[in-house]
Amino acid sequence: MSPLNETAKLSRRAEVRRAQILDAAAICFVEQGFHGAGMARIAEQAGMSAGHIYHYFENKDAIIEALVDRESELHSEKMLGFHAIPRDQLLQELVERADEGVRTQTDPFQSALNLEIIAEAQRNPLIAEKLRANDTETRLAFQKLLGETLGLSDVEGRVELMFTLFGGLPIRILRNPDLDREALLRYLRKVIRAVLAD
Amino acid sequence: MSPLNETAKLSRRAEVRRAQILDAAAICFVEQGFHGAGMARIAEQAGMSAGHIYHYFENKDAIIEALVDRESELHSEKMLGFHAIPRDQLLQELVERADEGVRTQTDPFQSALNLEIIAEAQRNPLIAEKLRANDTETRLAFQKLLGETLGLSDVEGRVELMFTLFGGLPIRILRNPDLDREALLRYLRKVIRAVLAD
DNA sequence: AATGTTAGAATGAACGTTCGAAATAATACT
DNA sequence: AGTATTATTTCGAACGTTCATTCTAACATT
Repeated sequence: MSPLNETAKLSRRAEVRRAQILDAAAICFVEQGFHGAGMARIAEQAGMSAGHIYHYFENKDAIIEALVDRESELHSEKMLGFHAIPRDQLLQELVERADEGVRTQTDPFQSALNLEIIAEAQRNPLIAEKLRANDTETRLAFQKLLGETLGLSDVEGRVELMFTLFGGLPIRILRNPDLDREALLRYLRKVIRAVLAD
Repeated sequence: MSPLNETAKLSRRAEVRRAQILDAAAICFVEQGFHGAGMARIAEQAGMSAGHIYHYFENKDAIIEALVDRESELHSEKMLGFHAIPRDQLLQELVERADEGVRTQTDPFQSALNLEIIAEAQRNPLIAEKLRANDTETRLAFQKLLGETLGLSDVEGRVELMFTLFGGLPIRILRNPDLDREALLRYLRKVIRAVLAD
C-alpha cells in the first residue's frame, strides 16, 4: 500500500464519520434547535459517545459550521445547474421547475433545517457570513443568467424578488401548514413570467 | 379610593412592569436569541432583579408567549386596517403601501425579532399555534378583502403568494444586508398588480 | 402595623467539554 | 505464522460552568 492510499483511506473513514455526525446533528437541530440539542443526544443519534465527537469536530459550533457549508454547497449546485439550459428553453424551464422549488422549500425537514440555520445566523457572525457569501454567489450567478441568457436589464431587482419569494416559503409553511401548494403555484408561475418578461 | 380604582391602578402598574419586561426581553432575544439570553441579562435590561421577573411571568416561556401575543396583535391591527379603504382606492393603496411593508419587514430590529419568534415556533408548539392562529385570522381577512372588495376569485393562491413575499423579507435582508430596496420595490409593485389583477 | 414589592444569594439541574483508560486495529519482530 | 509492541479509535465518567428558578429577608407604601 502506498502512503497516499493509506491517507486516502483514513481520510475517507474520517469523512464518513463526519458525515454521520452531520446527519445526526441535522436531525437533532430540526427536532430541538441548535441550542436545545445536547451533544449527548447528537452522539446517541450518530451511534457514538459524546466525547468521541470531539475527535472530528473542535466543538459544537464547528458542527453547525460544517452543516451550513454542506447545505450551501448543495444550494450552489442547484442554482448553478440552470446555466446548462439553452436560452430558448430557459424561461419555460424556470416556470416549470417552480413546483420543484416549492416542494423543496416546503419540505418539512428541509425548511425546518433552513430556518434553524437562519436563526443561528442571527447571533453567530461566522454563520451569517457563510450565508451571505452563498447568497452573493448564487445571486450574481442568477443575475448573470437573466442578463446574459435572457437579455434582461435591471436584473438586481428581479433576482431579489425571486429570491425573496422562494426564500420565504419555509416561513410560509410554518405559519400555514395547510398551505395549498397548487393554488400558490398558479400565481407563482404568473409572477415568474411577469418578473422575467421584458 | 374605591376598590375598583385600586385594582385598576395596581393592574395598570403591573401592566407597565410587564411591558417593561417584554421590551427588555425583545432586545435581549434579538441580541442573543431566546435561549442565549439569560434571565439575569433580561432583568438587567428591564432594571430589576432576576428573581423579580417571576412575579409577573410564571417562567421564561411565558415571556416569549406574551411577546408573541403582543406582536400578533400589532400585526392583526395593521392587516385589518386595509378594510377601511374604499374599494376604488384599494388596489392603488396596496401598491403604494408596498414600500411601507418592505421598510417594516426589513427593519433590523423587527425582522430579527420576527425570525427569533419563527425559530422558537419550530420547537415550541404553543408558539407555533399562536403564529398559525394569527396567520389564519389575517389570511382570511385578506382573502375577504380581495374577494368582496376587489371582486377577485381564487383568492387563496393570491393571498398565499403575497404573504410568502412579505413574510420572506426578514430572511432576505439577513442573507443580503445590502439589499437594494428600491430595485426590489419596482418588481414588488409589478407583482402586486399582476397578482391582484383579474 | 400590614401588605405589597424588591433584591440577591442559594439550589439543583443541564450542558459542553476534557481526560484517562479500555478496546481494537496496525505494525514490527522473532 | 505467531507474538509483542505501538497506534488509533472509542467510551463514559468527571469537571466546571451556566442558567432558570426558588427562597428568605429587607424595603417601601398605605
